[in-house]
Amino acid sequence: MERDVLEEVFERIAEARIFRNRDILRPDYVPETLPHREEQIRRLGSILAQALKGTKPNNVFIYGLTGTGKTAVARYVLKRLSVKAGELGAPFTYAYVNCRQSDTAYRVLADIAESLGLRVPFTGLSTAEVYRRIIRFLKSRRIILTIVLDEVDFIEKGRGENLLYRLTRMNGELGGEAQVSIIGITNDVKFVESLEPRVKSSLGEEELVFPPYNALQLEDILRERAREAFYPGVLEEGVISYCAALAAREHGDARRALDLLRVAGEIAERESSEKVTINHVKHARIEIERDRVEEVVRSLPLHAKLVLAAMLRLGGHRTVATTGEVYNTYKALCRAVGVEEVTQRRVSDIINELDMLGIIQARVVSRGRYGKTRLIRLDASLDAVRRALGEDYRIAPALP
DNA sequence: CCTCCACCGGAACTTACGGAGT
DNA sequence: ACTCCGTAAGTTCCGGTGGAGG
Repeated sequence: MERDVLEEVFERIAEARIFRNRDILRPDYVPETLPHREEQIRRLGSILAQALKGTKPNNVFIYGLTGTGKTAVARYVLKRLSVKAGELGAPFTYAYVNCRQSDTAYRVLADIAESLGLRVPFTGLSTAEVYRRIIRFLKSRRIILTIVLDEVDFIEKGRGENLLYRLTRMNGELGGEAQVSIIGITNDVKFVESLEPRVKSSLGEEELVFPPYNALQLEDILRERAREAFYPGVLEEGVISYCAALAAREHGDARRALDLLRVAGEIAERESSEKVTINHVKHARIEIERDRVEEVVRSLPLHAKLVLAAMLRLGGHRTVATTGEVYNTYKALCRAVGVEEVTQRRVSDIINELDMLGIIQARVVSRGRYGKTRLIRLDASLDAVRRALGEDYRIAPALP
């Protein structure tokens, strides 16, 4: 009699002695200590501490590349501050908004309302109505509110600026009955320059810069977390410095380093290995990228998938195609699967979107007599893209 | 130096849809 | 029931534009 497969898996994972607490390595975990960010913590803390005295803290602008601890520091300081405010009976709250997820004025306001405990539907109300409700709530409670706008540069252009402007002068409308301060976080330095002067000066009353971590600092961070996350002795010699080195190569991204370490641990656990090895980290790197690509491609709208399928049909990795070529094969593909094609203008936007997602690379070039176009190349793993596309029954039959 | 290709990319507008308030 | 709202995807219209070839 064959042994029960599932039983085997259960036992293997349950017996694995790798992770003591895996969640500590997750990107949204806010640790007790943030090594190498003491100065930023002190500065942000001293700015926001005004709230304890009942006055509005200055607005703050935070910049630094991804994974340099901006969000973690902001969250950490605000968490500690609200505890302290609670002890002192100061009327302080904060709202955290991720503008990548909530990239319209409506959703930003909805998130703020949500953090205040107001229930708002995710559609149906007008933006102005949500704004009004927030104002009314703040007035009734005489609160000092700090709004964190993480990844502000993702707010829609144009109308978004309007939102920022309104938020910065919310205090006028509150008439001193409540006060609002804003923390803007971004990794795009150019964004700040592109802001209207009045918004820029108001938002940037204080500025905080987060430099990238170097490899040694990343090691400190990893070591600190690994101590809690793993059982003692499961990390093979050099694993941490290897993760740190890989992440340091990518502009010192701590999130990346933590991801590598976590996934390496998960792989080790699956293999019921007793140790996490450098080899596991190497596999982790591949797996992370593959998962990312598959996830992104899977959740793409139909025509974006068809454009990708056209790229596959045009050839593998090294082939470059122009917008025109891609559009033509895309059209042929549409006919083959019986879908109405969209305009070239739309496909042009789709190409940009795919580029932004890092699935393809597209750069505009001018070829003189032969016009101006974009040269497009598949950037992600061909396998991963193919597999994810294959899951869509509508286009699977037309895949090469 | 000018032309003119093969597109780029901004802006305003549609359509279809799910949902709220009254 | 009726009107208003936001979002996502797409369309229509159209003014650019870098540089090879004349």
